[in-house]
Amino acid sequence: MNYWLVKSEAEAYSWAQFLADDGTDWTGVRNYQARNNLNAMRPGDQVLFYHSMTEKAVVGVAEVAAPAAPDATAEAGSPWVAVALRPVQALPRPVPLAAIKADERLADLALLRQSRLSVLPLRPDEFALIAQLGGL
DNA sequence: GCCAACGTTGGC
DNA sequence: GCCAACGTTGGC
Repeated sequence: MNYWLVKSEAEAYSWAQFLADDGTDWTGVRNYQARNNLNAMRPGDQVLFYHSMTEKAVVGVAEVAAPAAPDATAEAGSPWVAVALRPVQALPRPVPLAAIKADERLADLALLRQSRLSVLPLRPDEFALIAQLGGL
C-alpha cells in the first residue's frame, strides 16, 4: 500500500464535485514527474485530496480505483496517463497548509519541498499524521 | 498583484 | 549540450 497526495484548484475540480461524481479519472496531468507518480499508483493506494490556491488545505481521502491508463484527454500516442480515483471520506477538519508547515514532523513533505508538483508521494507516517490532524 | 520555483523551448 | 527567455503554478 502506498500513499499519495493530489492537488486540484477547487474552482477547477473540487472535492464536492468529486463526491457528487462518486470518483473521477484523474486526467490532465502534463508533467513527467507527476506522470511517473501516477504510473506507480496501485488500486487501493490511499490519496489525500488537496485544494490549492484559494483554500490551501487537505480536504479529503480518496483511493485509487484503477491503475494508470492512457489519458483520454490527451492526444493518442502521447505519454500522458490517468488513474481512476474514488472518494473514501472527507476530513472532519480540513488541514490547512499553514498547519502542515507548522508541524515539524511534516517538514519533509513533498508538498512543501516541491510545491508545484501536482501528484506527490507521501510516507505512511505523513499520511497517518495528516489524517489524524484532520480528525480521522 | 507580485514573485519564486521550475519546466519547456529555442537559439547558438 | 548550454543557457537565456518565457510560461505556468501556487504561495503570499
